[in-house]
Parts: sequence; C-alpha cells; structure tokens
Amino acid sequence: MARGVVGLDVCAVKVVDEMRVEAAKEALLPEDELEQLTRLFRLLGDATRARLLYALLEAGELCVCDLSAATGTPETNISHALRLLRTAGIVKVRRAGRMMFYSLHDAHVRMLLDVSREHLRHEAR
Amino acid sequence: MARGVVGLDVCAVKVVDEMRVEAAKEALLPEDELEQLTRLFRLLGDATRARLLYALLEAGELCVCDLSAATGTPETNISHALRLLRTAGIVKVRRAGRMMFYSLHDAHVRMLLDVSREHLRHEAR
DNA sequence: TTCATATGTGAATAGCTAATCAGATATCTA
DNA sequence: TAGATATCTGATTAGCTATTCACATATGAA
Repeated sequence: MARGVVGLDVCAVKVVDEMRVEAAKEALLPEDELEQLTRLFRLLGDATRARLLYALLEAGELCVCDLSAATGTPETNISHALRLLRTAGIVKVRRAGRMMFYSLHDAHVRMLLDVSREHLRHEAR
Repeated sequence: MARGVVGLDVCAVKVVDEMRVEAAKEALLPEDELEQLTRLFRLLGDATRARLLYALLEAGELCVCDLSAATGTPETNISHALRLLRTAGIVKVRRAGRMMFYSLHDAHVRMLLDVSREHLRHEAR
C-alpha cells in the first residue's frame, strides 16, 4: 500500500490521447484526499461495520447491546468496529449512564449509504 | 470474514429499546445484498483503483497506457485492478485494435464517486 | 465499598489481497 | 510469416486487518 515514488515500468513516453490524459492529470485527487477517501470506503467495505451503519441509518440511535441484538454480532466485535467508525468521524457517541448510544455522525454519510443502497438495488445484475 | 452462523456471546436477552431494535432488524440488508454492497466499497477502498476511477470520471474513456500515464501507476497493476473493476461491473471495456479503452459502466457509479468526493470536501476536518 | 453490568482494550491468529515479476496472449505491421 | 506492441495472466510474497479471547475500565446499585 505504500506508494511513495512512482513505479518504474510506467509507460512515460507514448500517450494515445494527450488531451484526455492531461485532463485526468489535472483532476487527480491529492494524495491526502485520496487517502481519506479510500479509508472511508474501506470502512464501509466490511460486513460487520456495514450492518452497524445501516442499523443506525434506520434506528437513529442505538446502544452497543441493541446493536448486537439487531445485527446478531458479538458485542466485542461491535466495540472494535465502532472505535474505527468513531475515530474516522463516521459515527458519534452519547453516554447515558453505563451505556453508550451511537448514531451516524452527519448527513453526508447518510446520503452515501443511501445512494449506495439505491445503486445496488437499481442494478439489474 | 466468514460469518455464517451468528456468534454465541451475543446479548440475546436484554434489549434497551425494543422498538428501535425491531426497526433495525426489519431493515437489515439481506446477506447477499450486503455482500454486494461491501464488495463495491472494498473495490473503491484501494488507492490504485480509486485513482483509475476518478481518472475515468474526468477523462471519460482511456486506454491502459493512458491510465498509466495519468495516474503514474505501472501498467501491470492497472491491468490487475481493471480486471476486478470489470468483473464487478464498475467499468466497461471497448477494444480498438490492440488497445483496450475503459470507461465507467454507469451513472450510479459516477454519482457514488461524486457524492463521496463532495462528502470529503465539505467535511471541515 | 463491593458487586454486577455495559463497554472498551490489547495481543495473537488466520485470512485476504495488493504489488511484483516472469511470461502468455492478441493484434498490428513489415 | 516474424517481430513488435498493448494488454493480460498466474504465482509468490509481504502487509494489512477482522476476529477471538482474556482482561481492563467505568458506571450504577446495594
């Protein structure tokens, strides 16, 4: 995953469509943005975490125990998963006594989850 | 990653918010849909593939060599990456002589990429 | 304070997968 | 046909990461 310096066997000489290559180069995402973006997608790319997120999308706010009941996932797994999602700013927490209530952090994530699900369902695979 | 049967140490007895848990359970994505969805996200969660997709989002259609030039990635890597994206139906191919021109497969993916990028940029992290 | 409960944490393991390299295939040109 | 070019493929390896288990922390109740 460590990219750093560009590979060596890259075809640097001949380019078929100079215009388009330039356009693509101009629009290249900066490395840090790309990193953030792929990190987000990677987090959504795990079944356990995805279950949690869609559960929260529906229920609004749930404690760890209820997330466990709703998704059929061991609480330890949920705790680990939620930490990653929390750190990434995808979910937020509210403490109530000894329970922690989780919910989606913002509208963007919600839209992303929605769009994705719709994408899936409208695909006639 | 193999889930199959539900874990054993799941809190199955006490539920804090019965209503919400039920709501979340009702809305649970079927396993096969979840699998498709996470597979999609996982594919978007790699920097090499993401570069290709955003390049195609901008340039419209590019051959492997131009993708290499535009993203600074060795052609072999690109070939491997494109195979996965092709298999998943995310990109499509057109042959022209000995060159293969790739482009995004449909509007859904395009929207997903757009929404994601916007999500990122509007976040004041 | 002591016990029970809800959640969090750290280390270890097993499985997945991106990058690499050597070589295969397909198409064009001479 | 032979040779060159563009792309693809398979096997290997190294790195990442989800899961699991044992235990730690934190809060509330008695």
